[in-house]
Amino acid sequence: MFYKEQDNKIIMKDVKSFDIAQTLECGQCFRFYKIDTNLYTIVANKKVLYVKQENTALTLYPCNINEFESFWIRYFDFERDYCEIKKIISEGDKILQEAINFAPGIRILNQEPFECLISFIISQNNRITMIKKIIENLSRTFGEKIEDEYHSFPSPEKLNAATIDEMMVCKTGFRAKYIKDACFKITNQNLILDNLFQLEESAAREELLTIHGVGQKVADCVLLFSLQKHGAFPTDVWIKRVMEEFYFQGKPTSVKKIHEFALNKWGNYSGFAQQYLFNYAKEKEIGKK
DNA sequence: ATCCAGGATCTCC
DNA sequence: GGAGATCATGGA
Repeated sequence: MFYKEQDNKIIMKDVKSFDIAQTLECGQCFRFYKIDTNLYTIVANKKVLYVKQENTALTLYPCNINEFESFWIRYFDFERDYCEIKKIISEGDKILQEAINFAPGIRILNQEPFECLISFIISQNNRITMIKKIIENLSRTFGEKIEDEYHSFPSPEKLNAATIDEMMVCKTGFRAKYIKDACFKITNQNLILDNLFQLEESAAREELLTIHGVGQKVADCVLLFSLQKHGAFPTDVWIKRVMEEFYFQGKPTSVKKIHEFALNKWGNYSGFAQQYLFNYAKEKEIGKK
């Protein structure tokens, strides 16, 4: 991988194991907009970033070298060797090999913890298109205007000050009270999401589970997609289906058993395996009735 | 119209 | 400690 700054753009060459479309559209994040084939905008870090991809070349703009090195390089997980990870988790596993070949350009993003937490609270019993709409509504209502029609994700304080009814207008539904509790604990009860980064995975999970409306699946998404706890294995309906179909002879299996199996098989790389499998299962509708 | 969605909680046994 | 109903909302 090579990069340089030119005219307030970051030019990257020879970027391995990365596809902007696959990475954004695999269900791990929600604040992106498809402008054209292989041209996307992303809202994060209170900024709008354009990402254009041509094979292994990327152009990120507007962006200077400082913004790139202090935020985006970590956001996209550019410094991690995914060739090595894919090799490790798929060795002797035809299923995972196929899932990886289906979308080899997926990387696990390092999103901002608060936005990630609220996003996956919203995700429960919901569809991805609807999740995106609700997050957009919250950002337009409680975030700050950045440029054009782009808005930043609201701060915990701003969202905490909102009433349940104001959140319901954004179509949060029954999840409004869950969002409220998360914001309250963060704003008033010294729950500091950034501190979870230093904790062990299990300790960080325990903290997240204290929030009313955060269960194991949502907690695991936050751990994996924003806190670099790669042993987390978020198990939703799709992962349950694909795991039962391919690793449990099509038999109904408890989430507990699935977690044990994943941890034993993939250890601290479980989260990566999970994302390739999730994307594969959803796109191919594995096990759907 | 009925079912379901990157689930969590509450109730009941 | 596990099964079942319930929760808003809208698209299929």
